[in-house]
Amino acid sequence: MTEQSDIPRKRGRPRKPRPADAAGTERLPRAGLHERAARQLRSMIVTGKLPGGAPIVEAELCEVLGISRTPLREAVKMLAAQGLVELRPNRSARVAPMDASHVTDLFEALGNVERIAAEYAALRLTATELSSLRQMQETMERYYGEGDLAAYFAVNQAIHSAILAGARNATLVEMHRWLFARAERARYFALGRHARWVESIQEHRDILAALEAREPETAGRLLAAHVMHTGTGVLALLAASAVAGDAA
Amino acid sequence: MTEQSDIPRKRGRPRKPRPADAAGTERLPRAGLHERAARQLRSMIVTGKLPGGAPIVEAELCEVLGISRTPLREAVKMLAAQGLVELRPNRSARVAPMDASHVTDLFEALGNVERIAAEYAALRLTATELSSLRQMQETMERYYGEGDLAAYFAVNQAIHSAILAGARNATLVEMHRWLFARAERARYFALGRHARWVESIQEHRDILAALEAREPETAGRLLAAHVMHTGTGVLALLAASAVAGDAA
DNA sequence: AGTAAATTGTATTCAACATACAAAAAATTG
DNA sequence: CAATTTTTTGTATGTTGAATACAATTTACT
Repeated sequence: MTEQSDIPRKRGRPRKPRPADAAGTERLPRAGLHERAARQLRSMIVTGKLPGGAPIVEAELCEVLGISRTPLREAVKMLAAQGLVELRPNRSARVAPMDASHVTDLFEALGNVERIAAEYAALRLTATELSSLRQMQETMERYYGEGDLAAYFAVNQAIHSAILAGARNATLVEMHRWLFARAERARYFALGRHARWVESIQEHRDILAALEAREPETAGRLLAAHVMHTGTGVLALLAASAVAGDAA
Repeated sequence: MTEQSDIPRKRGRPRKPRPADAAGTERLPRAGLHERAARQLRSMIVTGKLPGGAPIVEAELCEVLGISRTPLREAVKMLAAQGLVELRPNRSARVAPMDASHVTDLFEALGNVERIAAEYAALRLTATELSSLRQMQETMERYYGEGDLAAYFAVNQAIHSAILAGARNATLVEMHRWLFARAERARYFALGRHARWVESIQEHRDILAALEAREPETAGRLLAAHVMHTGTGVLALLAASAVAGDAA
């Protein structure tokens, strides 16, 4: 029995004399090295700087990131648990390859996760959140009209996140993030190329309408279809560029 | 100032010249230590040996598992990425606590993932797999009749896995494993206590029937409900035992 | 093949940080 | 004003964070 005192007394040294907090440039000095390494690595993978199938040589990346092998290793293990890299015993870990079947599976799963979310969101979104969504939709359409790709994408992503949040299920959100990290990498391919925006905008309109009408099934079905459309687009592009770089 | 070469210190690993596969049940000598450590840790967490909220003191666990801190640390990072433990900067990592809202979310998500799987499985399962499922069902019912708890559970789990596999989507399977690890822990509570087996058996029968009839919606709906029933059972038990051990 | 180089796996060491305990200074009260 | 309580400060200790050294394995080279 480890009985502890019921009364939380103020103990120990109250506060450090505040080491001036290193004002300015440092935002997150409280983040561990492995955390930062993981972020940077993920970014490298998503942007294709580390292409699918590329070996992760520890010494090399240590040089690049300016850290030692220990935190890098931990970061790699985390990314492996997230499915972004593959570890093989006694061999270099590799960036998880993006073959066709993988992409198919991924977007099928992602689409259905968003379907679930939309179904719950249609029932659980507040009126305030709905109007916020509508505003996002308008913003997105404006950016579309202006041809601002980056802004369009950002708002698009925000809308999807808002729907997920509206489902009121933290686990679902986690799951979505988990899949999204991988999908983002695939989507990075299709960044400027597929001009499917017109349809995409219309799909978003329909989804929003279904949410506002509180029709779970419709909203879910439409959102799933929307995501899978994106998937097939990426897939086509992947097949087109599969002629060149390929590592079995 | 890392220079200190007067005295030749013992570095490297003079301690365990031959671990000789230390603890008895060794299955995969080809697996790295971090891999095994992760497995053992997960097992400890699932079985409640490391209860929710318990601090993970590295030195302690190193002693227990007979390894050094480096692989243990890697294992902890992996489990953290899987959501089984929480890391806090410069503090002991903790086993992820199991509060009510967490359990609710978890089983809601898990139920819906299985719903998706069942929908696809109803369309994609082969006749062979279906008959295999039916055989499992009969086996499970037999174990139920004999009161063999462990065997019943094992077959039950196998059925769920078979349905997932029948969906023909590797990502979905991964996602399921991801959630299942956590659900298993929650389920471990309810192991001998809730005698909901009768209903559970019947639910399984209905699900199987829907799969055989190739009715995706029905199969999905039933399976989701089945999983969520389990969830509410666990939830009730959790609430009942929340009176005792609680750490804010 | 066989041997050497490179790379991963693991253990240990050192440093940074946080907490707990103890002591001293300040404030309050008889 | 002395005694006690409260607040602050100092120090010790344990734990995590990160880097390096050594061992084992794989890959490259001839």
